[in-house]
Amino acid sequence: MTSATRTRNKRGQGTLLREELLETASRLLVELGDVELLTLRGLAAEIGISAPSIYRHFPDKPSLLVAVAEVEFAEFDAVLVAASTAGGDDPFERLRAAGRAYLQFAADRPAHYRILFGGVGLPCGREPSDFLRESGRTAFGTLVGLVQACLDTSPDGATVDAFAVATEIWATMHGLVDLPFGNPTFPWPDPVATADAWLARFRASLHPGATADQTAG
Amino acid sequence: MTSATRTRNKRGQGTLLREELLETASRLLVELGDVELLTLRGLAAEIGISAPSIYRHFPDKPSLLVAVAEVEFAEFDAVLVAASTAGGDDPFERLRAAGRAYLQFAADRPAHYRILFGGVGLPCGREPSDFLRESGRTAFGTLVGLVQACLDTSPDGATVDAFAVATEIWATMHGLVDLPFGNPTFPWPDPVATADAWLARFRASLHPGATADQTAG
DNA sequence: TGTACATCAGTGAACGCGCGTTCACTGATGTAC
DNA sequence: TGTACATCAGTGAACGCGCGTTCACTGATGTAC
Repeated sequence: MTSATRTRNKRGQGTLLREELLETASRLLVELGDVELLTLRGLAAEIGISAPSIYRHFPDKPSLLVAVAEVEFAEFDAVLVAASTAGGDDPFERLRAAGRAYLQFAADRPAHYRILFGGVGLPCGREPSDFLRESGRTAFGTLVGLVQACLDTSPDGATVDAFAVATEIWATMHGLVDLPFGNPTFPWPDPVATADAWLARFRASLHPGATADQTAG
Repeated sequence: MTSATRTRNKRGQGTLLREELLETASRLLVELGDVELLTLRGLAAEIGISAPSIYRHFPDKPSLLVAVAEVEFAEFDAVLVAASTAGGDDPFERLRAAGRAYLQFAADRPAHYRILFGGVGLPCGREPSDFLRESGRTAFGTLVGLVQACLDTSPDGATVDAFAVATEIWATMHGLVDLPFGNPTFPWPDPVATADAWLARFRASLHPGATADQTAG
């Protein structure tokens, strides 16, 4: 957070500062752990410029956060895809791997997580940008696809709506991530164990006969 | 929010204003819908006193919010108990009723909900008061009890930890409530339907033979 | 029965703060002629 | 090849705001003697 010295960019290279702003803001969010702690003055000092310089590249603070969120959303989706792919061939294992990646992302970058899913710091706390909305849909679409693959392993799956199940998963994951924020003194169990318990029940609902590999309890 | 006229309390009746502050703050939170919108100035104007008068009864703003939260937590637990009791004799129906009450409470009083479970506005965003912590445990204990009753309906239930299941329920409920806040443009399904889908799977996991009254999908 | 006094509920004015943001500006760099 | 000019990246100082909070105070009310 101490001010660095910095040489001005050449003419035509003005957008370099924009990149630097986005990267530094993203890094500071990780370090600070909370969106509220990121100030334009602090961001400027970290880079070694004056605060008003930011306004050459972003009209206001929420716009900058939206830009950060766009990048982060894309990365979030990439993390999910990578994890599920690394999860192997079994759809349930892939879904489990994606769930763990979700929890890991939130644990590693709480401030980012809260911008993406908590709407913190975004304009008016209401409408995100079109791109941002689209990015969110992409990541959620990834989740729906993983769920659908699970449903396809069973004839019973045809009667279940993958969208509805994905929503339920999202809600559960989000609750596991967000509740400890506001209730730090509660004796939280490992969220991975809770996620596994959910998954075991989901699997059993599609394959009643199979010996339950219950991780629950 | 317009200032009312108010006659000063008699000597020895000083705590009357304290009561009035708590009640008015609670009401304003419902009307405003967001903790951020409640200011000490606004609260004082609503009652018809000056802002500094608040400091005769609370050392600072977070303390006032904690006091509000204590009252609300007790009421939250009461709502849960009342709903589950009204749910009848079947443990699953009681749990379902409590779940609906949870969602209803959050929908009716979003600002209160976010203070209780989101930790919004509370001191340092970290440690709540002992009483507050205890109140939360009481409500959660109610939930654990409801879950345990469900587990007791099946021999399989003995191998499942009610605390873990209650945590999972809490997380899911919280996610259903909190996610739409930050993602208002997402086509959210009815949270009650999602809760029912979860419950159906939970029930099926304990009573595999019974004809699944699946509300899922 | 009066009177000085302590106590109590509540006030008016102002402080201070941290922040996002605005404004008029500077100095280097490329370009037209 | 020089020179006037437009453009561009970035700045220093200050505004304004809304808020929580502090301070010295006022005026009514009960109490001791």
